[in-house]
Amino acid sequence: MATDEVGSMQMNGRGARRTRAVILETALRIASLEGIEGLTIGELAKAVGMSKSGLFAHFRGKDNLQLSVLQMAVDRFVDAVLRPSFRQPRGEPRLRAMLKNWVEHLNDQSRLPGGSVLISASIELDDRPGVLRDFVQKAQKDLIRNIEKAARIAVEEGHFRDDLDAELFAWSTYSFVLGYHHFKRMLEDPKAESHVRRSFKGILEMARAKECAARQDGMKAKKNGFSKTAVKKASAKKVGG
Amino acid sequence: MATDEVGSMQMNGRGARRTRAVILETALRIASLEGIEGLTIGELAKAVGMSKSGLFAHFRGKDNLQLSVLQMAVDRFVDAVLRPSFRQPRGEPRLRAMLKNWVEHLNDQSRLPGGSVLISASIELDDRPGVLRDFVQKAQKDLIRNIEKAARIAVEEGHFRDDLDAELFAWSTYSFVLGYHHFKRMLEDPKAESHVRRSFKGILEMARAKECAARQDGMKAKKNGFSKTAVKKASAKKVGG
DNA sequence: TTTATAATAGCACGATCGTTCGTTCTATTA
DNA sequence: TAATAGAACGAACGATCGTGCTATTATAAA
Repeated sequence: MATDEVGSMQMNGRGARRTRAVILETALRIASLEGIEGLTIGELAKAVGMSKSGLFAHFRGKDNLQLSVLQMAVDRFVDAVLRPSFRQPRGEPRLRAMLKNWVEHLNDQSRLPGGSVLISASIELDDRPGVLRDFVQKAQKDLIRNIEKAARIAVEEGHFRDDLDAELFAWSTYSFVLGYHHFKRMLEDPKAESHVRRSFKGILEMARAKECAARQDGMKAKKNGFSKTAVKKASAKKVGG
Repeated sequence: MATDEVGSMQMNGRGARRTRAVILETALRIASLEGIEGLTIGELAKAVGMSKSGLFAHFRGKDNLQLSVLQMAVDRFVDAVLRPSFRQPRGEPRLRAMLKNWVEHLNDQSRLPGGSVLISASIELDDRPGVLRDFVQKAQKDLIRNIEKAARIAVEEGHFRDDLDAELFAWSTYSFVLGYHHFKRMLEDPKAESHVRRSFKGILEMARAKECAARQDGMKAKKNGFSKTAVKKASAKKVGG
């Protein structure tokens, strides 16, 4: 496949770090397509243009390679989704930014041609105890706690109702993300993005409402995200907008 | 490592079908744990107590074995979730039965020790074109269309509001199922089942409401599934009620 | 009891897996 | 210029993968 990414040129000193970065970059792309367990040293070496053994020397074993790839996936996620959102005002704006960045991150075909490595790793590893599973589990728990915290801040700020169950809010949010990933990739549903945006809109309204989502917003009930007539508007409007 | 499921006893004629059934039973269990791609003929043969080649002869190739396993998973799902629900009255009761059966089916550890084969297969196969992917995709689309149809019937029967977007309803439902699967298995969240039941309750109320879910039901807003104070009641009440 | 057939076992194949080893090449340092 | 350390290579290891071929066994039909 794509040979000569490193080529035959020799590297030394700081060049080793560069090589490692190139390897991980390619590894992340392959893991996105084949899964973290489907990532193979031979295939990776071929894709990166070096020998198996030369590549292997950069990591002390396959576990280490996989762990490095997962760590890179987490870093990418934090950089693309979480960090930018923390530059937004506390509360609902920050939460909306997170959701917006999240969808856009999942849409980034150039970096994740085969979908999120962390989501697929979750399913591959959920029955395989070990370092990898622990890592992914911790990463996901941290993420969910981030959503929860953002929701709680939105309550503090008065954006959300004060009896909001932040845990359930985070749970629903993450479920919708999984749904988006699944409907888009496996089911190839062209409406997937519209659906996830409308779902986000729905739980945001629900969280905002003191009594009734539709009324609080001055909207009619049929616009609360579950009606057919709201489709046109919803698909045009961005979640984070 | 459970040897001697077939043992050394020889089988004949109709016994062959029986052997095939035993093989598939074991294969389904392994595929639940290791994934449909992680299912290996050698491991399966050992688990079932026969030789690789002897087992192999029952299927003309690994594709065929995998396909048979997936077909069995679909049949099981239909038997456990869909078929019983069609014995319920049209509309919302039938829909509630589907959701209830679905959760209970996912909880069936004896049959699915490693979670749903179809869900994990979705992620394994979403980038691997071929017969297997086509099969899983079709199975899932059929299922989702079943939910949609049940929702539309509930509209016809007057249980749900007439402007309900059945597609989005089915989308949300399936997303919550994925969320449940994920939170329960990977994140080991003890509240996963409570969350999925409350989420189902929420979208059912949303779908039922003509104007505002909380009002229509004569309930206060803080009981619409997103408030902390509703937790105790919700966890005690079953989805299918 | 003999015969035909279906079911299983035994064995070996080519490929690929992760991993190890010794070697070569290069750049830096003494 | 000589010595050293780092990076990559090629070859090979034992295992296991899916898959054929052939022989053996057990059952069903004669």
